[in-house]
Amino acid sequence: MPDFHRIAALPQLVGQTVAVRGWVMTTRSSGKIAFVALRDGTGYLQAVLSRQEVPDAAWEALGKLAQETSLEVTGVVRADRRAPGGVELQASDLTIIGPSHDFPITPKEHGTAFLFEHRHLWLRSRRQVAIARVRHEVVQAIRDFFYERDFILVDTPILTGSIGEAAGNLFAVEYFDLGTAYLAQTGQLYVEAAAAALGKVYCFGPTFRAEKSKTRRHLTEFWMVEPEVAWNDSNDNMKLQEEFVSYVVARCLERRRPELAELERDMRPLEAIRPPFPRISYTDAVEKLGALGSGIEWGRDLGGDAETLLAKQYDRPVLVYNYPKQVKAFYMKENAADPRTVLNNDMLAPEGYGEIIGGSQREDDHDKLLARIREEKLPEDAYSWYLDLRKYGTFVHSGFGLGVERTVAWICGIPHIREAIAFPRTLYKLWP
RNA sequence: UCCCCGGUAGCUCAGUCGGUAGAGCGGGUGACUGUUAAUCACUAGGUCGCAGGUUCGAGUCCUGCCCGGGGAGCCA
Repeated sequence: MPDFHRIAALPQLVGQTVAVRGWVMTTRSSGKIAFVALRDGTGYLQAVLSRQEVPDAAWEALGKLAQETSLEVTGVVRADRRAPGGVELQASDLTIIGPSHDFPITPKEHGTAFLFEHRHLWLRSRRQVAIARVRHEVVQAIRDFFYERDFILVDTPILTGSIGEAAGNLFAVEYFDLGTAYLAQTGQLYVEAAAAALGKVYCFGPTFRAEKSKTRRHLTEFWMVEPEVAWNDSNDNMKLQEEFVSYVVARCLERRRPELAELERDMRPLEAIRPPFPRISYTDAVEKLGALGSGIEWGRDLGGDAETLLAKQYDRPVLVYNYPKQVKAFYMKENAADPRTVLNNDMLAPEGYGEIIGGSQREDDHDKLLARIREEKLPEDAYSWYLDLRKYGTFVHSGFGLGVERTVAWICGIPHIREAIAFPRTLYKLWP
């Protein structure tokens, strides 16, 4: 029995007899010679069967190889210029493990609605495999970045009683005798508490928004990483963001070039992603957008079109800082130099991918924070623990949240955020 | 919640002026010893989203509904 190997290992095994297990992508036959294209998750391989060199049973099995049949092929690894990938398997035997019939996703075009109805099977396609691998790299790079900088991971609750930013748009669930609980839309308030314990912390997990958003940039369930740093002001915060995003992009370029190539991602724009990133204040951005012909009046949040237009002016992500207080969350620190604004920033990805980061310095003055909670008519009791952080040794601190799927979509150059997660949850998608 | 677009074979779509339902791919059968989404021949496959209306006659025109997509708002 030859040893079983993954396809990715075969270039190092030229001349050896090996067994490979995988799934059929396509078959081609010319009567007495046949080609089976298969995949195993690590790579793609062409097996070559010659009528006179395989047992009758293997040749008969060939006729039953529909798309996505699982099988084991044994044979000699051979370098051949004609083979996709440089090596192929000259088969000596072939065994069907699990038959397959009428696989719904054929090697032709499909619409996105159909593909998402078959998401559990669509994951097997080359493109989706490449995206999954890039996402994995992004997630690993995020963890490594913070580990290398001595951040401590703090897992924040998904079920919460108090609410995050604004009321509404939360998923509610029954919680025993304690009434209604909500699925977290941010871990930020909790990492603020943890920052006073551990200094540099982050949380990384799923987050939930019950917004009825139907756009290519929105999911109801998505992954977000939220660092929070004691003694960082807003400028420190922006510096951390540009180093962080540059690190993640560089890692993908370093380790996932084959996947990005598979996705036909133009990697040149990604090569330009290194600190420092351009910075522009909200007020200057409004002026600039006016000059560019997009009439945004001061005091209103930047819309999607305005964000895209602004981001197009730069070859790397742009940091837009100090937004008007009234369009931002209650916990953001008032800007002493211009109290109409707060010390926050968004990061807009290039190439029209929009906001990938939202961050701010937090209001550390107890009375000002309480006043803002009252202004927003938030339930004061629910925030008493949050106010405690300002009562017992308040401290300057800042943090941000980065949306994983938006970041993956940008790095992969894919048009739709829904392809950036294995099983997307949207307004109309709870299945599969 | 609002605006725009769509729904015809398993999939992607065409269907003219209202006049017998079409193509490619996929499936099936067969041919072929180096294919790269192989090629070639033959073949099966339809509740035209649902309901009603106009008409001699509706995939096509009208009304209502259902489902989906994109965008706005909101955000990562």
